[in-house]
Amino acid sequence: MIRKNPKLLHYLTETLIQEIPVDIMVNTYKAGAVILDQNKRVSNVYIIKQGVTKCYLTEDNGTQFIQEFFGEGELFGEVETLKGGLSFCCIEAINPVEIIQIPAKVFMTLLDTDKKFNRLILEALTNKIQYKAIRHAYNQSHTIEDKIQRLEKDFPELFQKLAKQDIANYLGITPRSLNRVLNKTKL
Amino acid sequence: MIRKNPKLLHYLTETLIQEIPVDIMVNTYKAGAVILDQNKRVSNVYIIKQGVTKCYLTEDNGTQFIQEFFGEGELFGEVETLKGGLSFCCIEAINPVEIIQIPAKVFMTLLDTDKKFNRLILEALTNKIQYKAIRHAYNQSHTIEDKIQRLEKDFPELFQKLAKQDIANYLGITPRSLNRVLNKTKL
DNA sequence: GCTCTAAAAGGACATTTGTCCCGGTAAAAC
DNA sequence: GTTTTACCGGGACAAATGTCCTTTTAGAGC
Repeated sequence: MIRKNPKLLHYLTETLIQEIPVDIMVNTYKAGAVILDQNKRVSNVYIIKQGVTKCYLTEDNGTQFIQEFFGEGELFGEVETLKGGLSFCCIEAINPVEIIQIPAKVFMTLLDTDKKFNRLILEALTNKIQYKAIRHAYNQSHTIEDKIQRLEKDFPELFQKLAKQDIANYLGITPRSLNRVLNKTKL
Repeated sequence: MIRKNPKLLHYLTETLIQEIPVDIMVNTYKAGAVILDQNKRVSNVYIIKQGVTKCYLTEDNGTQFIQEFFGEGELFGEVETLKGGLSFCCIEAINPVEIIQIPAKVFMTLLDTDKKFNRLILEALTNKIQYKAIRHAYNQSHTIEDKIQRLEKDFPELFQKLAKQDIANYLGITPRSLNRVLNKTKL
């Protein structure tokens, strides 16, 4: 649900930024701001220092599908930087966020020169692969009711922290269906 | 659909195997063989040299969801090796396959010592992230009909090469629904 | 050629989910 | 205080999908 990566954030703030302060900067965005848009060139890698963003993809038919919510330490822009090519999803602040920004070039150099950094990135990537695999499989083979229950268990403040529309977009359903199932469950 | 990674395969067979022939071996499996099972310890990283496998995940309710079909050059076991922990999906040969097998330890050493190899793996991982993201979003926001048409476009030999049950498991639907939509389309 | 088995096909019905739309509520504007 | 606007919830119906089950087909093995 809200993905985090404290180890990566810790390494960046405690070790890296001390050594190479140049070029690595921290930006802030207010709620609702689009930090990275779909189909744009990407020239930085970003790591969230504080706050929560949503990462979503807009389909040709207009629906938005939320891949994940990103919290502290989560990184994005790394896929585009490594593969080249345009961004394939949009990152938007849900509340005020603080973000560490590393120029693509610096990121690539770090990968080559800093073994610890390299390893942290490898682990971050494999994490994404794993949770994506598990989530997709779960999504395709369980009812909406199951999905909601699971979400609420993992993340009890769900309905306090997130808009219903966002929850629906995360589950890949309409708000109408979400409401219906919620009513059925509460009875 | 059938994922490949010719660059990685090429590097392994043309360059790497020459230099470090020890420990890296090629195995063969016949159709239907389980190469890597779910929830097992993983002590090798595998790269497909020839043939096609399916990579699927079995849910608690018994349904199988196929993540991808893997063709030449595709690797697996790398996520478990990097993260530690048990395998989260099952790899099964669809036709006779030939597979290069690298012991986990050797894989980790290569990542540290061989820059080119490291980069190829980083790219392989980001590829997986990207296609998983796009596929999940597409799956959640399009009808079965759309999904089938798209599949057939990407992979015209679909129904010749794969069992209907596998196609259904890849799409996250039942064979019944698959048939129904196929009939509707053909009329 | 015959038998056995596994895969494929599709009918009938139940359930789930989406679509469309209307009425209520609450905050903002005047 | 009244009007306006936007959001939210939910009713009614339609469409999509799953479930269960029976029949058909196609091969493999003998």
